[in-house]
Amino acid sequence: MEMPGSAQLSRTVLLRIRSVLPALRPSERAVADLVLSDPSRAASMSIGDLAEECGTSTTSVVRFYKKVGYGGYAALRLDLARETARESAAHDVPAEVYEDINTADSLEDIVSKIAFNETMSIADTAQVLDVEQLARAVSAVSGSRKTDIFGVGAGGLVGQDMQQKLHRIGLTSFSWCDPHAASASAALQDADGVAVAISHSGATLDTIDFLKTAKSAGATTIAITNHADSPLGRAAGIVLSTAARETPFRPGAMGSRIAQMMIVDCLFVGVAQHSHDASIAALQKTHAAVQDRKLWRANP
Amino acid sequence: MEMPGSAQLSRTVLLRIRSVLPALRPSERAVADLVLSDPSRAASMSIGDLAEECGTSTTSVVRFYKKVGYGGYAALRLDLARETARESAAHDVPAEVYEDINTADSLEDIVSKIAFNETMSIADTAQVLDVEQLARAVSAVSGSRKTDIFGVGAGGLVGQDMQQKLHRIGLTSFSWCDPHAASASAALQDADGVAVAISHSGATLDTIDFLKTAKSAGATTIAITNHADSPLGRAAGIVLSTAARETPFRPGAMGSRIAQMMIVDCLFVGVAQHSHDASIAALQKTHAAVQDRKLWRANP
DNA sequence: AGTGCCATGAAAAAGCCTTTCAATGGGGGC
DNA sequence: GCCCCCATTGAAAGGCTTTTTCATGGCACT
Repeated sequence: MEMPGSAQLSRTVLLRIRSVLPALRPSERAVADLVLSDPSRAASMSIGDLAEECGTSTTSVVRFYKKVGYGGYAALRLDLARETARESAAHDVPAEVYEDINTADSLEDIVSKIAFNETMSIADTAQVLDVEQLARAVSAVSGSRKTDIFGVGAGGLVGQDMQQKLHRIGLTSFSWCDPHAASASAALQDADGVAVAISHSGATLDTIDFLKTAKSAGATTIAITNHADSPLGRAAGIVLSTAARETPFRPGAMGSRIAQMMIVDCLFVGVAQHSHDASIAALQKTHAAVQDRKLWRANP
Repeated sequence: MEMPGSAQLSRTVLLRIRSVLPALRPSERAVADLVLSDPSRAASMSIGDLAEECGTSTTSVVRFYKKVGYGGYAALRLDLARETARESAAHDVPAEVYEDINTADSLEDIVSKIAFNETMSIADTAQVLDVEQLARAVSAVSGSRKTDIFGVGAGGLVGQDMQQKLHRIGLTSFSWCDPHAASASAALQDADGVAVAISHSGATLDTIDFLKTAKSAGATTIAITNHADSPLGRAAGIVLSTAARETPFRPGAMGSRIAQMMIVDCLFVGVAQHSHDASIAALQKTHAAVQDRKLWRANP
């Protein structure tokens, strides 16, 4: 586990904690819950007090912050303080938007809560996105002979979106709906190919199978997931992490899907830029082909 | 000397330090100078390091913070961290994000530009969205016997997303890819049905045909478009406008797609809330069905 | 039942913060 | 000039916090 200085981390303490939640043991999880529920207070507690309040030992608190990526308790404390100071500084955001959507909400409330949630998912994801990993993903996809993409549910749509985009700049890619077809295509991969697996949880069996099959076949593997520590994340050569804020009322996983799309957009623009001339030419062709189906010309 | 909780103090650490400057002995003064010149760094130093860097002893540092009004070194550290976080939070958004993406951009630039563009598309759309129209759309879809959805390209994916969501709460809906199939289904609509057309430009012929066909058949028609004045917008009974910021380099129409999805999310949550009990039950069933395909349980 | 692994906390070790106390040195009174 | 006093300072001891080590108990798999 890396030991980053708190400078880069400070804005993402809470996000990081959220992202490692699944990898935490129950006693560590208790610590995480308390920290997430009141980061400001947690910052002002000693490691002993924190442990006691969570009904666990200082050892578990240590294990907790190590997993989150900190080398010492002081560093975590400082970042918690910084983060909460920042949040409270942004007091122009109405408090209610943090809450979950409920039956009493008016449509106005719903709109602002959704807008807030999705906005934060994008902002947070941009924050935590590892540019190094993105760069590797960009060059892998750019040089790929064939790119297989697989995700189920909402992830499947994101996959289709990616496939559409890559197709428009002349790259060969496939977005599979059927897990068996996906794995079959993955099995035919080789060192020149890329496999992209999309899963919020990182725990979907079909998606993991797909990625592992592609890996055995020698392909470069990319995972887009909220949980870098998940089975999917661990299996992938390159991990692009989202940082979606999921609310309890989360049908369709709105935040995660938006975050995934945002990552796909970044990846795509990176790839398009990587091979700029060819991409522009291809885009112009596809654009022209679509214009024939239009009544009038929209936009500047 | 009083021992104030850091809550009241936190916003004024630096001011307080300045105000006690005259009362400080030379060695304490050295500490104060260093803290004032770089509070953020001071916050991350241990009392020993701080003393050493000032060419003095830890004792003097203790005397310093006592005079400033702190009961312990940890409290000072936290307030310094909070204070500097607040200051840096203000000037955070780099100006370049407004610009278009170009070949000279680094991946970091691309990520922030995309994040900014998508964030603004959501915020603007939330602003522009006519809640009155949304309310009409919600009740139309809630009471619909069958909902036909059609969009091409990126709009098609948004349509699929909507179909998936409605399906999960037990509503009958269809997302068509093929324009002829879409129009065929639209022709079979009646007054109890709804047709949703998704098009950024509002000028796509196939989409307009689809909506008009549904209208003739008596269905309630909803358009999701960036241009309420477009042929599609004028043809529709209910218009939900997006406010996407399209950049010139706009392959895949990233902003418009995000904005469309955001509208679909609002519409969906509105519909789900409208028939809350039934929706929750349906969602729980679909959620349970999906859990079987997971290795481990992510998140709360 | 036996075996091995994992999660956990107790306790030792290390480190950091706080307090005590003695040394230093400068100034004023004798 | 000499001595005393006191302000200032840091060394070191003491105490508390953090970190590491290691033993225990439970659980799953044989």
